[in-house]
Parts: sequence; C-alpha cells; structure tokens
Amino acid sequence: MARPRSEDKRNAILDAANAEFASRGAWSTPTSAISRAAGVAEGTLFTYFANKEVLVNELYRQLKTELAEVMLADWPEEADPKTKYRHIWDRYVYWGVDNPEKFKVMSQLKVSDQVSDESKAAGMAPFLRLEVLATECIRNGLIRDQPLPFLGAMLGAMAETTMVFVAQTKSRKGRAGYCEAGFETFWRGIVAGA
Amino acid sequence: MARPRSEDKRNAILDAANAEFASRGAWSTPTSAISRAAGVAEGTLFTYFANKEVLVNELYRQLKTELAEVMLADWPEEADPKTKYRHIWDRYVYWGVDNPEKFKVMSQLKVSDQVSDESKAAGMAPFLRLEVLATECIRNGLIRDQPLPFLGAMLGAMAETTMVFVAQTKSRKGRAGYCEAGFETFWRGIVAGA
Amino acid sequence: MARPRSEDKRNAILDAANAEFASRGAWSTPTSAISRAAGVAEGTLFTYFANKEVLVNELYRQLKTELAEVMLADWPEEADPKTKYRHIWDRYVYWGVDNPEKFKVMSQLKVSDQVSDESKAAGMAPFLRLEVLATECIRNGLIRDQPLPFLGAMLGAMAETTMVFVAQTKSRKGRAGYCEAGFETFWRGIVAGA
Amino acid sequence: MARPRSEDKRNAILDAANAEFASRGAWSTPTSAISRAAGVAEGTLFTYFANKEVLVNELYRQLKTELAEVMLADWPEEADPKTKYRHIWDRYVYWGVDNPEKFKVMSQLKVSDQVSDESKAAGMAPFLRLEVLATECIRNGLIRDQPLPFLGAMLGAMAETTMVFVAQTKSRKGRAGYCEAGFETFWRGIVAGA
DNA sequence: CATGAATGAGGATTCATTCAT
DNA sequence: GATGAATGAATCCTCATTCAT
Repeated sequence: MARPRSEDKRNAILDAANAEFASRGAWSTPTSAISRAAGVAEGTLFTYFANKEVLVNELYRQLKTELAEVMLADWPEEADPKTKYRHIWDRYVYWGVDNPEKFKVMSQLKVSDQVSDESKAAGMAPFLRLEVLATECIRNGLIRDQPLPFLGAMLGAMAETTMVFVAQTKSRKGRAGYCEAGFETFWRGIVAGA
Repeated sequence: MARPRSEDKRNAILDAANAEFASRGAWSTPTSAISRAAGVAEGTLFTYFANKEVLVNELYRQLKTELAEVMLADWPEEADPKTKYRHIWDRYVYWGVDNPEKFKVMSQLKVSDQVSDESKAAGMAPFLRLEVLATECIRNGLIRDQPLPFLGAMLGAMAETTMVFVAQTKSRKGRAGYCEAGFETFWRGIVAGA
Repeated sequence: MARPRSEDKRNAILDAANAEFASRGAWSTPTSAISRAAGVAEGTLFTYFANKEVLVNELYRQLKTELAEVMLADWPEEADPKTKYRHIWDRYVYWGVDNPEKFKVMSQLKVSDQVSDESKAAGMAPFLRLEVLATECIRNGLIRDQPLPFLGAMLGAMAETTMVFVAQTKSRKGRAGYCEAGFETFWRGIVAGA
Repeated sequence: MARPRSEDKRNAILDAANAEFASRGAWSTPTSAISRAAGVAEGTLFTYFANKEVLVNELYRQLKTELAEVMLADWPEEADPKTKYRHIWDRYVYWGVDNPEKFKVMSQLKVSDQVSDESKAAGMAPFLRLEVLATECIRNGLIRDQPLPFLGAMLGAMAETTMVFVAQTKSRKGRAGYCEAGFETFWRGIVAGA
C-alpha cells in the first residue's frame, strides 16, 4: 500500500488556510501561500482538495462544525431555558473572542460567493439542538412566537456584534459587561410579556 | 492628472462596480469588467480612481452615505423616541430590501481587508444624529445605559438580519411581519424597565 | 484612439509559433516560448489569440491558405491538363521542400485533435480550382471517374511523400528525379486507358 | 529494477495508452490517464516503461509490428506480383479501417518528435519481405525502376489515404469500390509500359 | 513489485496598471 | 482626457516522476 493520505496534513492545510485568510483576506491568498504555511508542496494541496473552491468550502464547514461543538459542549440539560440560552451565548461569544482568526474568516466566507449555498446549509445543521430549545420555549409561552430561523439568526447576529466589542475590550470586567449587556438585550428582546 | 471632467462617468464606474461586485463577488471582479459595464475604456477607470483599492473604498463610502441619507430623510423631529427608532429601522430594512445588490456589496466590503479602517470610520460619520437620539434616551432613562457604539452596532446587526428575512418573503404582510418582529425584539431589548 | 492592433505583431506571433512548433513539436511548445520568439510579452499573445487553441487553428489555416496561393499562382490557364496537374504538383512539392518547417507543422497539425474539423474544412476551400480541373478531365474521359475528394487526397498524399524524398536529396538532379518519378506515378495512376 | 513480472500488465498499459491517445490526442494524455485506464497504479507504469517517451516509442513499434504481421499473414507465395501487392494493399487498408484508433495513433506518432528516428527505422524493418517483392518486379521489368523506399512510402501513403475514404463509407460496396480504386491507381502508377 | 501520495517545475491564462496614439 | 494595446508578475492547477509504505 502506498503512503496513506494523512489526516494531519489535511488539517495542516486547513489551519494554514485559516491563518492566511485571516491575515491577508480570504481572497488574495494564493494557494501557494497556504501550502507553504502548511509545510507541504504546492501540488500536495490539490491531492487533499480538488481546487481552491473546495478547500474554502471545507474550511467553512469545519469552522461551523467546530463552533457548534463548542457551543453545545457541557450542555446544561437540567437548567432552565434562560440559563441554556446564556450557555450558548457565552460559548458563542467567547469562541469568537478566543479565536479571532477563525471568526474573521467565517465572517468573510459567510458573505462570499465562493461558499456554496449547500455549504451554508450544511453549516446550519449542527444547530439543531437550538431549535428544539426554541420550540419548547415558544410552546410554553416563554418566548414570543416567531419563526425559528429568524430567532436563530438574531441570536447569531447579536452575539457576533457582542463579540466585536468584547474583543476590543481589555479588562476582564469590561468584557463580562459587554457579554452580559448583549445577552440581556437579546433575552429581553425575545421573552414574552408586557 | 487634472481633475477628471465627467461626474457622470465617475458615477457610471461606481454603479458598474456595484453591479459587478454583486453578481460576481467583490473580489474576482476584474477592473476590466467594471470598465466594460460602465461603458468606458479600461484605462479610463484609472483616471477617476488611482487604483482598484481606492475605487473599492470610494464605493463603500458612497454606499454608506446613501444609506445614511435614506435613513435620516423625512426625520420625524417631533415624534417620540420609539417612533424615531422605528423610522430608522424601517428605512434601513427597506433600503436593504430594495437595494439587494448594494446591500450585498456593503456586507462583503464591511468584512473585507480591502476597505481601510479609515473608510470604515468615515462610514460611521453620517450616523451622528442617531447618537444624539440615543444619548437623550439614555439620559432620561428610557433606554438602558450602554455604550453608544454598541447600541448602534446592535441596531445595525438586527436590522440586517431582519432584512434577509424580509427579502426572502413574498407577501407584503409577511414582510411587514418580519420588520415588525425584528423591531419589537430590538426595542424590548433596549428599553429600561422590569 | 489607442494603439491599434498591429498586423505585424500578429504575424510575428504566427511565424514564431510556426518556428517553435517545428523545432520543439507542436505540442510541448509553451506559449511563453512563442511570445518570446515573437518578441512580445507573454500577455500580448492573448490579445491577438484568445487562447492557444485559437492560435493553433489560425496557424493551420494560414499555412493552408499560403500553400493554396503558391500552388495556384501563375496558373497556366491555356495549358493542357497534364501540364496543369504538373504545375500544381511541382508547386506543392517545392513549397514543402522550401518550407520544411511549415510543412512539418502542417503535417503535425493535420492529424492533431487540436485543429478543429471546421479549420480542416476551411483549409480545403482554397483548393476549389483543382476540383474544376478534375471535373473537366473526368468528363472528357482523360481521367478515370472517381470522387473528387479522393482524387485530391491522393494527389496530396503522393506529393507529400515525394517531398520527403526530394528534401532528403542533395543533388539538383536527384531532386528533379524524385519529383518527376512521383508525378509520373500519380499521372499514370489516374489517367484512363488500357 | 528487476524485469517486471507481468506481460499482461505491460500490454494493458500499451493498450490503454493507445485508447487514450486516440481519444484525447497523443500529447495531452497524461500518464495518469493511461495508468488509470490500464487499471494499474500511477507508479506501476514506470516499472514497465522508464518514462513516457519510452512508452510512446514502444507503442509505436508495437503498432508497426502488428501492422506488418497482419499485412504479411497468409502470404500468397505462389501468386503473381499484382496479387501479392493487392494482398498487402487490402490487408493494410482493412487493418486501418478495422482499427481506427490504432491507425489514428500511428498517424500522430509518425509525425511526432516524440518518436525517435531509431523507432521509425525499426518500424520499417518488418516490411522487408515487401522489398524483396519489389526488387524482383523491378528486375524483371514489371515495375518501373525506382528506389525501394520511395515505392514503399508511396504504397503506404496511398493506402492510408484510401483507408480514410473507406472508413467514411457505410456500404460494403462503396468500401470495396474505394479499396479497388485506390489500388488501381497505385498499380497503374507503378507498372512499366506505355 | 505494487501502490498512490508527494513533489515542484512548468504552463496557460488573468489582470492591474501603464502608456502610445 | 479617452482609448485599448502592451506588459509581465502572479495565480491556479497539471503532470511526469519519485519514493515511502
């Protein structure tokens, strides 16, 4: 058997792509820069990804998957809804803050035509658990009735906005403040009542 | 180089850039495609814009300026704060819905490294009136105290999210529903109380 | 007005392509070698020929056209058929002998998939006069009846074979001998009788 | 490197090369396509043929050898010269018609710089029997005196031309007609007399 | 020996920008 | 000022060949 394809190498390429995209912009990063940063030959990149577009899409999906994993890890199954939402919120915000490169790349790819609608859809899949939570909250009247995708998109947009401000802030206290303020806006915004 | 003569030509190039960027992606649009779409020679583009980066930045600023103008037109000086916010909200949302190409391009440029921080800052300028409104609302306790830029960013992010859903919706009623729901989430989220 | 496209430059590229194709083989000649030999920038080649395939096809057509012109120049309108055929034969053979590069390239391109059927068909067009002659000869019984294209193809194949031997031969006398022998074989082969 | 074990594999590669060359053009066929078509690994090809050039030359020789075998099989030792020539002619023509891929590839390789002069010479060797026949015919005055290689080349060129027309023709009768007409032209062309 | 991943030079284009007309 | 031909660096990808498994 010949050398097997190396998962490590594949990941190295993906990581390198992420790093290069973050520093030079997703476009304007030549594949040669990616392979160099990954420590592989230029041609090797193409044994792992048929072409640049495929690489970009794979990267997008991987980023989304990772984000979903992080958000849903340590899921507080027994907690009340607000706590659950807060759990997601914090994870989301801090993932972005702790991984600014990944967040930046994801932001760029999200609006890029380079990422296929299929990939965008696939990126949504891992967020299913969220929908279950939202459905319950709406059913029992805790949250105002509205389309689930809309609710999810609002959460995402608000958390991302929050991220930016948290990231800009140095003090631990200030960061927590933004995170709290953002969530509070979100939560008050969606709960039923008054 | 003397000041180019035709303001029309300059605008034609900017419009063409917008259209091309929207359909082919902001990057991956060659200047030749822009000049062709604008009906000018390839070289002519460079008498109006020193290079591609300048063109991109100019386009971004123009888009931002136009948006600000639209948002603040017919300003209801005498109305109450919620109405004023709603005014901004509706204008914002419907501008994006009515100008999907411009919105798409703005979204791409916003996260692009091609647009300088200076341009991004300049893009903020026209939103001053907004800050005045927010400051007042916070001072008199109508809105919870928080940094103005954060509040503005939240408004923007939520309105943009709303846009997407409005744009996807066919029926006039459904569209109004999303617009309303989005604003309600925003408003409940920021007002003080409870 | 900008610089006009230069017919000279176009021809320089075509000539360079011919020379390079002849020495390195039609395939395995990079476009960069052609542009260098033509004394133009690599990109310039592509303002005259959309891509390599177009260039190859244009070259083929030009070669064919040139050959036709040479063959039919000084046409002995008043001469008898054999003389006319001999006129064509000699012109054909000596064009190939005098332009070995062009002949070699034409030979390679003729069997190449790179040259479209359309180009091949276009290459036939200039040989119309030949068909008129053949038709007459067949009608008046001088030549055995047979499809015109078949007759033309035989002439071509036999003349080309003759070329090779003429080209290999140094002495003027030997060359004339091959040319004569080849024609005699052709002529005896097609005339009616016995 | 030891002598590779499987003659089958070697032939599979040669056959695959032939098929690929025929459909994609001799050049522009990567070795990877050949190995894939042959059902062997990319690297395996190189244990059977040191490099692509060697493979191409081997293929050429094999084709030539096969053709010679076919042409000379069932040799009518006792027949008269014309019958013998006709035997060769028919075999040649129908081999080409029945093996259009092989014929196409041979045609391409014949004019290719990729095939060495040595290979081209080697390709001639099997046709020795032909030379014996020709020598005899010339000696006893049946055929006009001329260099043997020239005569052989003429035969080849004319038969190949005939092939093309036979191949284009559907009806059995039409095909036989071309074959006959071609031979008649050849035979009348070379016999002595008048 | 078979396999197919790894390599990196090479190749056809593209494109921002310049400059002759 | 307008035009578009000219430029050549840069880019994505291919492919013959090598070599680790």
